Amino acid sequence: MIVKELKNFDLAQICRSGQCFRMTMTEEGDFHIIAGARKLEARQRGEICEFDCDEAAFDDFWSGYFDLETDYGAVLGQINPRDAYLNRAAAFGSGIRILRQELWEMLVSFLISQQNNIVRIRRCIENICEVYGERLPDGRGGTYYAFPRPEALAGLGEDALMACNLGYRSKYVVRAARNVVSGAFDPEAVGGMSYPKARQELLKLYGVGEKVADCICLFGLHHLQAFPVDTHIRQAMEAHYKRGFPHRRYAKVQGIMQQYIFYYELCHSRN
DNA sequence: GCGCAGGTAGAGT
DNA sequence: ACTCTACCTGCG
Repeated sequence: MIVKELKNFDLAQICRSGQCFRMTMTEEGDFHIIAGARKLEARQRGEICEFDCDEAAFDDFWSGYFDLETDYGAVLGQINPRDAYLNRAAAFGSGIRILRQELWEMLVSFLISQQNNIVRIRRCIENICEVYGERLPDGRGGTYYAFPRPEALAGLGEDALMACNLGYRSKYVVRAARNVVSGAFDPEAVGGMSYPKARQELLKLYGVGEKVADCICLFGLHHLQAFPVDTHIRQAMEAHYKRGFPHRRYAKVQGIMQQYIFYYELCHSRN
């Protein structure tokens, strides 16, 4: 087990921010995170965080996954003191991190996310994992399912994933898998591209529009310049940034600001 | 019963 | 270039 004291890091906020659909919180306050084929359990009291893994796994993977090497304090300090709304949002979600998730997994996840609610997105993803993902032991007698590899989905009929409740998004996911397997979309190559180039490649995919492309760039490629505009963000922009969001001021970290705003709009009114 | 949920493709002006 | 609409599904 690894114990760390972490600033600007809050597992509950990360969990609720809806960037990882395979992160859950138990009633006892334990977090379960599945990333690709890896699983981690973690918990947090104040700034003290416990991660149930060895040092090698933490240093090699989870530390980067949680974006611990990025200084979020510096990002928060960059916020315009005169922007009361953004300060409120950032204070509310100051423990959010932009997770470094896998491109393929984000591609599928955000294809499924469109015109869908978070509860059902999670269920859809668990469904495809249980049917098409590898079943793995969790090391303590239980099992979990890895995220399906493209090869497991590429041979399916376009409507096959309707059985996993994806609805009309089934064909988007199957076609994406085929494009990866055929090499028409190469995650490795796209991973090496600039934000505009990667975005352009993503937009070629059936079912990927601007919003989904930006979510994939932000969560799957860690392009912090990506600023996904969905219904919540659009509403916030109309209410608080009638003259446009100050992208120039937050150049290269707009995506983090987007998450503060998104999380604030999604969660602050609850409770 | 009906509108909506982290939108997008395709058809129509 | 823009606007309009259909689209799976389940929850309030």
